[in-house]
Amino acid sequence: MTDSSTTASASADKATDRRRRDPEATRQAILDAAETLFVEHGLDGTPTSRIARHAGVTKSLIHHHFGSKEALWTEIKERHWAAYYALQKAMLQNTRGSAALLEASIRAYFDFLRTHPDMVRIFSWRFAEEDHSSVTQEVELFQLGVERIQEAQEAGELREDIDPTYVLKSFLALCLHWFQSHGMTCSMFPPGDERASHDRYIQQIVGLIFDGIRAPD
Amino acid sequence: MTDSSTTASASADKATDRRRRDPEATRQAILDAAETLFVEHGLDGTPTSRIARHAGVTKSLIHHHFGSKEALWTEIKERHWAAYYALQKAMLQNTRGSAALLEASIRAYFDFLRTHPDMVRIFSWRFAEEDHSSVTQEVELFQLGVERIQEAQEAGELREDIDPTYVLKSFLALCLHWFQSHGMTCSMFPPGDERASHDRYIQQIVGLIFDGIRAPD
DNA sequence: GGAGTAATTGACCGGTCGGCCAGTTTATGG
DNA sequence: CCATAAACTGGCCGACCGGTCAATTACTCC
Repeated sequence: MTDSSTTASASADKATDRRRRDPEATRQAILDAAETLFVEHGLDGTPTSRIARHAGVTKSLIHHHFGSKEALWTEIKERHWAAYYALQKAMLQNTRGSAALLEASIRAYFDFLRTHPDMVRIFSWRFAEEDHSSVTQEVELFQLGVERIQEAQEAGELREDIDPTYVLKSFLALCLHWFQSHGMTCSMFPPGDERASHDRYIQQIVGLIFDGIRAPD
Repeated sequence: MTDSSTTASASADKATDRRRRDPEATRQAILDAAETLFVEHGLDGTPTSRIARHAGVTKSLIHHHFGSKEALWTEIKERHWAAYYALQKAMLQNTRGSAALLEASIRAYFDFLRTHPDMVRIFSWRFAEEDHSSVTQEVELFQLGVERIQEAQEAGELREDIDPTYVLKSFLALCLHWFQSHGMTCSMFPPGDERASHDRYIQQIVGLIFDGIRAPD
């Protein structure tokens, strides 16, 4: 519907310097085009011919550089995941667990999702397709987080009668779900500045999780 | 990969009494087969020919009874949504808001998802495909829930400095995400009875949300 | 029991799919 | 400067896609 371009689109193909060869630029053009289309229509909903057209490249080049359609999709997913993995790992390792660290870590996750909307869409597709790839690394980060929460519990900063596993999972759910459902349910929230809306949400959620919703007696 | 059947599968086709005609049974067989396949592989990943084979029916019959592939998918989604809508609406209307009602409502949602795993998968696909259908009814239920929470706040049972909108959205996120990610992340949790695992989760989450995770000073 | 309606079939359509391949063009490096 | 490899092209393939259609079969109701 929005495919206005016939041969070369205006935005992100590798039209610059058509004569000279630049395999790396070609790779990037394909990756970018594929990401845009995969994220919007999914693996099965995106023909390679469209990716090629959108990237200003022949369909054969996709197979030349990536082998197959699915390998291309996999590479896109891994690219995003690696970025998040590096960020969170740096934050969690070589640190003592505390309530402050937990809050900072959650805010980092929320902010990462806010600034990487494609990552949110990729998560959505992974859920739908039940894609278990890179689950090993996820478990690793998860257990690192659990350890930090346990340390915070032992330090007396957090209640000890709650399984750290669930605490962590809750925060992940609250962040991810906000963005996953944002397009569908934004009509439920007062209109206004989008950024402010996100800030208000994470602020409320952090307060909610730390202190609960029950009125003090 | 798992398509063992050639013409008539063992489980859910309408093979009983092959001679006689039964349009309603045919409709059901198609709906059931389509649900199984759509939920697993999505709309684009499920050819109508496979649905027909799985239902023990000709491909043409799908178009005869449902018009198109997408109309069939839509009907499946609506069938599930209607069931949930009826349940939740009955619970929320003609009731005064209270902390107990909130907890009961959340547990009802959680239990509905637990007993309707296909519904969870449908949500996943809706997120991925950014399907905004039936969002009107969702908003209606949502606002009904918000009103009940406000009543509970006015009754002094819940903190008044938290936007009811976010409270409700949090609970929905915590329930849905648990099942959405369950297949992928169950390795993070101690093995054992599945049912017990669900019970433990909802118990912890309810406690967490109501009282927070901060240690009492 | 016959007319009319709905269920059902299988053949078929144009179009598109992912992938392949033979051949051409450019870069590289000895 | 030429051989070799890599980047790149266009055309092509068989399979399969969702959907249509005319014809056949079974129900229904008068």
